[in-house]
Amino acid sequence: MPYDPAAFPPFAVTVDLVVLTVRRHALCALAVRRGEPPFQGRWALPGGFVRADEDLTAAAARELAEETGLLAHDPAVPAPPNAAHLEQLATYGDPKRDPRMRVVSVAHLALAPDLPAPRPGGDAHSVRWAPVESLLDQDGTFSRDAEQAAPLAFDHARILADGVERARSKIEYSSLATAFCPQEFTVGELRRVYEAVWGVALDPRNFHRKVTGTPGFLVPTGGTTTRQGGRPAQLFRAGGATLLNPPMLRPEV
Amino acid sequence: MPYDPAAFPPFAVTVDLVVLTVRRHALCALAVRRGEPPFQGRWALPGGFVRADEDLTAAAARELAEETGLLAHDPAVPAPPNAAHLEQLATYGDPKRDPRMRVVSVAHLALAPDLPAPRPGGDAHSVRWAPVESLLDQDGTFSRDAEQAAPLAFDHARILADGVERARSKIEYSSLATAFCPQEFTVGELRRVYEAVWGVALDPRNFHRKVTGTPGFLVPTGGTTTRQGGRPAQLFRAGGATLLNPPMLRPEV
DNA sequence: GATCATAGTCGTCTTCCTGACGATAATCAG
DNA sequence: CTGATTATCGTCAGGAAGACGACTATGATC
Repeated sequence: MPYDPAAFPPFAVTVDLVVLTVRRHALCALAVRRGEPPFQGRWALPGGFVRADEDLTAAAARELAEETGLLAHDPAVPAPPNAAHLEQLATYGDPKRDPRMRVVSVAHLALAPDLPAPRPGGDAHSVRWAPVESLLDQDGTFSRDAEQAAPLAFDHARILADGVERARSKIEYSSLATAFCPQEFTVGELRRVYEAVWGVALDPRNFHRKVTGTPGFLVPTGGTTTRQGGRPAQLFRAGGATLLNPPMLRPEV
Repeated sequence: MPYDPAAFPPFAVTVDLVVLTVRRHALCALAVRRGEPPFQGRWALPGGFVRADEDLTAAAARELAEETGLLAHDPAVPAPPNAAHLEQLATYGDPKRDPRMRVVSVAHLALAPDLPAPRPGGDAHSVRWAPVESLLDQDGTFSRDAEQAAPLAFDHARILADGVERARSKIEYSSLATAFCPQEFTVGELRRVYEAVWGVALDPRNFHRKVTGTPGFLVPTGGTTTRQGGRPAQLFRAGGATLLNPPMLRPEV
């Protein structure tokens, strides 16, 4: 297939981020308010152009740091305090997805522990954590928030839905749920992550048996905490294992 | 983050295809020989530029049809005779991956039944099915074929490896293995697909129990065949189910 | 300080699924 | 007819998960 290498159609390439965290028992995503057309005033996923000499992953990590102060986490090294899991999600390139020009967006998925507050790269009104149901809900059924009723800009609702689905399925067969937890956490805290991401209630006893019985998933630190109330709970760190075999079973609805 | 919409760096966007099939008990991928620099004479994955007003999936389907005559299969409708499964794999955008210019490649994965022969869009010397081990093998250990010893062009070895890994894991928890089979197939033929993709031997009795006992996986057509020799085997079509629950377990190692 | 609510942790029992493997059935090649 | 080959059914033991009872160790409240 002969071609003229100089005759390719030019595209803009962006990265968009689905940044998920668990706050107050709810799965939340980072959203930014658009300050300019198109979709001015609407909420969108954070993102931006890939620079001329920048790798896709590097661009996603840069955007993540700019929006949240989080560092992308290289799975090979022990997690630094402010680390988030970052992975490529999918690429969206419908010719009409951006009315201005032809834009191909390489979406990335980031999973972060609960942060004190979104560190505003700009003003605090333009960045927020929002429960994913309210962002995906087109009718405002879940949202009393008038300015939230509008759907996300561009095709970001679809991207967010894909990211949430990826996270939901990936915590089944990997230890990725620990990415939502602080460095040290209890079995109960990890269980509340699963419950929030899946939107189900899990039996605390069976969950405890499962996670403590899976080799390499959790390593005890020796400490205990009562920050959740009740009897003191053991503290754990994420073990080296990344794949859960057999997987954690998601209850069928 | 204000920006000038006209000031984005221009990228070339391509689609590359990992087309897999099972031939003679081996997992094979479609490879094309490059006719021009860079990597002239080396084998590469089929692919090409995305057109100015073309969706990514449409571009992948077009390339697939050009190289193989296969149609991309919409899972919503019953499979036409010449259908292949097509899905997005991942996107590769290292700034140095193409020495000529900045190219972002959206790789797709296609799974096809065994075809009579690669329909040459060009001459037969430039397209072929090759066992994935020989394509991924950098040292020529598996390949006596001198012209095969060179690794794949660009980062295509990495892309192929990712595609193979996706296929290997996806047939665990989905009914996708049927995409490697003709419209009607026997349990034994399906088992040989699993064995070829995973590179393991499976117990025929347990496999038979598993696949026939999973609702929606297989529907009997009523016919039988002896094309594999031995006792006549029932013919099946792929059922509507896409997710296997519980999954097919891949033997460790 | 006793009581209670709250969370964590350990056990038991039943059910289901899998892996290992014996046995039988139906074809084809000689 | 005999043996090779593939398909299919059955049995049994071991492991994992769901359901749930019981007990433990805190802080909060009276």
